[in-house]
Amino acid sequence: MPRGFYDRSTEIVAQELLGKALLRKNGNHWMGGWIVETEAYLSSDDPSSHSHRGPTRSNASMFDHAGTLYVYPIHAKYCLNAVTEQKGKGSAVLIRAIEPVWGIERMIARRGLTDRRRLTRGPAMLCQALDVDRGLDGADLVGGSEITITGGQSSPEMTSSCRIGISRAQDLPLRFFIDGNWFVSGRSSDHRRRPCKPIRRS
DNA sequence: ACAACGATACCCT
DNA sequence: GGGTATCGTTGTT
Repeated sequence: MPRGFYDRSTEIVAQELLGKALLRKNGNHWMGGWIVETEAYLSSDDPSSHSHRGPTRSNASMFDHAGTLYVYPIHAKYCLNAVTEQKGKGSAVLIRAIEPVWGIERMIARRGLTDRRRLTRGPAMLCQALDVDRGLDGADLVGGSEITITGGQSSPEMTSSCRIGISRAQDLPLRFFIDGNWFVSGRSSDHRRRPCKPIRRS
């Protein structure tokens, strides 16, 4: 996708990434699949965003220009984001799940399991399957030679819910996924629109 | 130098 | 629905 695709409202980018192809170079071939689940992390008023306390050494790429890849470590694993909006804003879209399509055998080998549903069904699982770690942090997704996102399926049926695994700003409906897709993470009860938890008062 | 904390995933009931 | 392994980052001595 061109730079301008990412240089827009983070919530719009998160929704429009659904159905696009996430591709990772593997030798002379590409592996990857359709993006089926995303979450928006905003530049302001979003205490669960890594950018909330301003730039640091580790989140620097989140403040780079739109279309930059932001890879961060968590619980000895990695997750990947596409940076959105203008340089310096600190907003991004977390890609939480893809539907595996290309290079499935290679992904099976990297994950060490054969169940296709479990190959890339979660942000850390898809990073392991696609051989993404901090070495790719800061890469450019626009015309990227190692990892990129291209056009794909047209207007999939999308729905939203609250985000997964966070302790703050749980009321914001910033998770987007393709309705009914088998490769969306979480429980099936989360695969439906439902009210988000209210912010807990202290 | 050290302790606490996750945008997780796996295993259990 | 809950407990926890595991480790980079950050904030605190």
